[in-house]
Amino acid sequence: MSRLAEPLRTTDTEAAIVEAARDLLAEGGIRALSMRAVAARVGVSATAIYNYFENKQALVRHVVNVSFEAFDAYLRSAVTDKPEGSVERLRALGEAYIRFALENRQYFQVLFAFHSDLPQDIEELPEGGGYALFRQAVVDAIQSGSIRKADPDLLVLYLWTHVHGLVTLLLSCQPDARCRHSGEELNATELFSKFHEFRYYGLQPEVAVRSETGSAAAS
Amino acid sequence: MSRLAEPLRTTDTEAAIVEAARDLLAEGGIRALSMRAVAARVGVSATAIYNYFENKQALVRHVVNVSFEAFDAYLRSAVTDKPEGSVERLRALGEAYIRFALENRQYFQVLFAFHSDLPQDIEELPEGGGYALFRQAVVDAIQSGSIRKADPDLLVLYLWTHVHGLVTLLLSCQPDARCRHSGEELNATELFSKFHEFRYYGLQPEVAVRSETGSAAAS
DNA sequence: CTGTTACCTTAACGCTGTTTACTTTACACT
DNA sequence: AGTGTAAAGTAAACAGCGTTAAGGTAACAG
Repeated sequence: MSRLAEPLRTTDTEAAIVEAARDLLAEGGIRALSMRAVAARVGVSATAIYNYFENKQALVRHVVNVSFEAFDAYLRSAVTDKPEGSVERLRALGEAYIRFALENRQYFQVLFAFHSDLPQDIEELPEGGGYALFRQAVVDAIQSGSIRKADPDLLVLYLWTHVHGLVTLLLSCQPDARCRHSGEELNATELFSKFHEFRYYGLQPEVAVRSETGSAAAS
Repeated sequence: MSRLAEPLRTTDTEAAIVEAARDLLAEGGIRALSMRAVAARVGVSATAIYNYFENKQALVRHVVNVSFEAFDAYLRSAVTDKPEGSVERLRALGEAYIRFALENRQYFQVLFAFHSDLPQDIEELPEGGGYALFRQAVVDAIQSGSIRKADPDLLVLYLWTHVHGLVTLLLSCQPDARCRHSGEELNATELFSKFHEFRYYGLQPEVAVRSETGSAAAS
């Protein structure tokens, strides 16, 4: 039953299938991922795939899960050099999120379209995943006094929805993820940067305090 | 050539096609919208559609444009009773955005997946559209001193990406657009409401001024 | 040596978007 | 009134899709 019971496989067709599916997805999006195309790349017939995956949906779901791990790893590696509890760490996370989406847009779009097995409850999200990383950064930032005290999960969701919205809106409206405005042309990362002040000081009208901390606080 | 030259059409098949396509989309999403299914609803053969639309993509694009207008109208009607320049008007816009997405999720998802003919430049967006409405609300809010002075387009994009991210993230991750967290279950609108404080005061650590304005300022 | 199982094949079914060739209907012009 | 043209519809077919069914082959266990 278990795969461990039969550890010797002459040729690992399953891995080849997953790799072919991943490549097709990255190259031409979900429309390019057909059972026959995957099979052709692997060098088998289309029906052979059904020995490893119940159907196309299961194959896609598996590819998405693999890609999610790559996404998480990308985020993790983007903040290793940022001090814990710093606002820079949070900022780096947001920028990495955007960068990953733009560089892997073809299957970034698929990641969330075929989410699959996310738990209902926030608390049950995996330990090493991107959410946990994001959350820990928020918790640290609160503890070090870099940002306001509030429910960490609420804060994560707040920040997450923001970068996610920025990326998805730009990706779906502007194919090149750029936004021309009053002469200058901005991409998602630059927009994210321009939003820092809004995020940190909020939309309230300018009040006295702001100048006191000066530009150093701009996250 | 022009449709005005032949104003008399015995039966308006085109309108029936569009209506059938819209209904199918709302009922079963993009997967339910097939040329044959549309044709069957109208009572013609599938190929008859090609007399009115070049191909399926053109049909979908047209339906999307129609739906966008409905979306704009929905937003417009949501703020008619909110005073210009008020933060409530901005808030109502965000809430309407979320409400429309949740109530029409099947083709809200299609709206941005098949965006079609959005202009490259922000300035060229249509006058009566949702963006213009959003932008005017921001301009008024700035002028009346309700929110900080800043580039209106940047502010609109900032707020827009936020509600858009909230909706798309929840819609794609949680089929019922709810988020369970520490016992309580929140939907998108409630989350949006919980974010008000973050949006208005920002993420900066609590400083002196806040209490001065009191709870009345919470938008 | 036999039975079982993993792994693969081809053929086929019903669906899809789209093209082709063909009718029918209606109106405009001489 | 007769002819030409264009609109609006049809059925048949093609290539592609996901998937199922039936069958074959090779390896391994008893």
